Amino acid sequence: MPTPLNDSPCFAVLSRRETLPDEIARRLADEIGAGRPAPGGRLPTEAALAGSFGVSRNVVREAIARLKSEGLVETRQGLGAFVAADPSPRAFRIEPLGAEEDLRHVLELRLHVEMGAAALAAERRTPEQLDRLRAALQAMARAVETQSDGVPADTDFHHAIAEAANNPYYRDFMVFLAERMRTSIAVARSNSARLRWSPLAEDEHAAICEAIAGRDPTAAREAVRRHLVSAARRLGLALSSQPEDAAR
Amino acid sequence: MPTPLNDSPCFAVLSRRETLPDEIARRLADEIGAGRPAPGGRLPTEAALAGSFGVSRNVVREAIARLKSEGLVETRQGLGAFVAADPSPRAFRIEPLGAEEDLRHVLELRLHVEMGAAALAAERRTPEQLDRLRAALQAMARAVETQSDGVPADTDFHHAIAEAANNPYYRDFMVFLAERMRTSIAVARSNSARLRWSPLAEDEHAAICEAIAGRDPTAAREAVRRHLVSAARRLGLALSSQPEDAAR
DNA sequence: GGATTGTCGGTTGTTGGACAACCCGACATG
DNA sequence: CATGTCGGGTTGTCCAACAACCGACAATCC
Repeated sequence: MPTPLNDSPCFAVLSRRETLPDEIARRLADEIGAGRPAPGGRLPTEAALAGSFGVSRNVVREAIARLKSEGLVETRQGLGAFVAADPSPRAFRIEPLGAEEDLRHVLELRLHVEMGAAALAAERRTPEQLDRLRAALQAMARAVETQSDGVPADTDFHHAIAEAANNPYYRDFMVFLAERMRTSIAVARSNSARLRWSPLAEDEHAAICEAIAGRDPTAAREAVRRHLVSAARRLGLALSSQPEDAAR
Repeated sequence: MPTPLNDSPCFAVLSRRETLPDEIARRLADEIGAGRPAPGGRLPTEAALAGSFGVSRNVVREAIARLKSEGLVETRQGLGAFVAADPSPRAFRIEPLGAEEDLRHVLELRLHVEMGAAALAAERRTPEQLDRLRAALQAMARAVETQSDGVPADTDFHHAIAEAANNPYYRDFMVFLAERMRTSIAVARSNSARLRWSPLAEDEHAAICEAIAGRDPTAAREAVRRHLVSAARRLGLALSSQPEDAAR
């Protein structure tokens, strides 16, 4: 681990200067968001933008390419670059989570999504999907026995739920959220969670599996809720989620 | 409004040839996904890639820039381009929806997300947020009276719910999904939905508002479910969603 | 010897110029 | 009127060069 020269704390580590195409893409996106060139309207030519920004055409091209890949603009060779008819972003981004506040919010979103997925899985699972769920459950049990790493089996369990919901978007979004959180947690407390991998989750997982096996959506929702809330607590995060029947 | 020449329906609109940086970015992403350069490992230099692909360095740079913005690779000047320590995508993408199948799946995801948001809003809304919700409700009523366009007020209503959940990620994702669906629907049946804007939704919206006002998460969930299911039916989409108490 | 500093090769960041591919409108031609 | 041709303008691609930066090694100094 290279120690950043923090010996003399009066010199703050200077953050990487924003790269040129980054800045230009950002400013163009701001303009478009403000509706400056109306949707469908044409942007200035690359040469004009380059001149106006005082940079080379390649830089402008890189910026436009990024906007293009985000679906904000479309270019047609020989004609120009146009603001997309519907300049709504094609992607939902989650930047690396820093504050615990953010982590808690994302976890909350994930909680609800996984609850929904489990309910769908309980309704629509095929026998094969149930088999995969049970296989992941057994793999986790083995991991606890042999003191080995249980994380792969755990993620496989969650993926199996996502798969059993039989909705590709649901599945992709669950995988995305899980992945995004996994990395943030791994960065925050490096591997400490993996060490004290707790067999407490065993019962929670089993309850989810049973509810899905028994085709009981409500029970599946509640089982996932309990599982993720205690998982969060094991990570030191307090999630304010009431059982759904509390209001009755 | 340029009418896309659909006079002769036998000629399908031919899609734009995949651009060079697109293809290279895709192939690089595939390689990385297969773990070819291990996470943290270095990619070949831009010059080498340019030579190997038989293209210019600019094209390779554009491709790498895209991967960089997706969080798959990181570049450091003077050092090279590296596969990100965790090459998980930073963004969840939804391409323009073509098949009705896709639209139904996305709508299902949105249904569950909005149900969760409504439940959260019922628990956590502030008085100001409730005011905004009621204002949107009244705006919709006015729109029905004056036969004017009710869509802006409707989206504002949904945004108000998203805001009242008091979770920025939840809010952003809801807005993203709504926006994404709106465009797809607009493309599919151009503005026909806007014309027969139905005052039937009035009661459904009011029910949601009341549940959130009364701090009843369960009722809020159910009200949103009813609203989105009938909204889908009005669009000709059959959504298989049971009331959550059905299993009891 | 050990620490600091200068130098060098390699890589990305940026620039400028050039040409090809393409679109559109205007014009000529029959 | 239909068609072909041309020219201007724009994006797509290529090339060559320099600047900024990094790592490693040699040179220097104590």
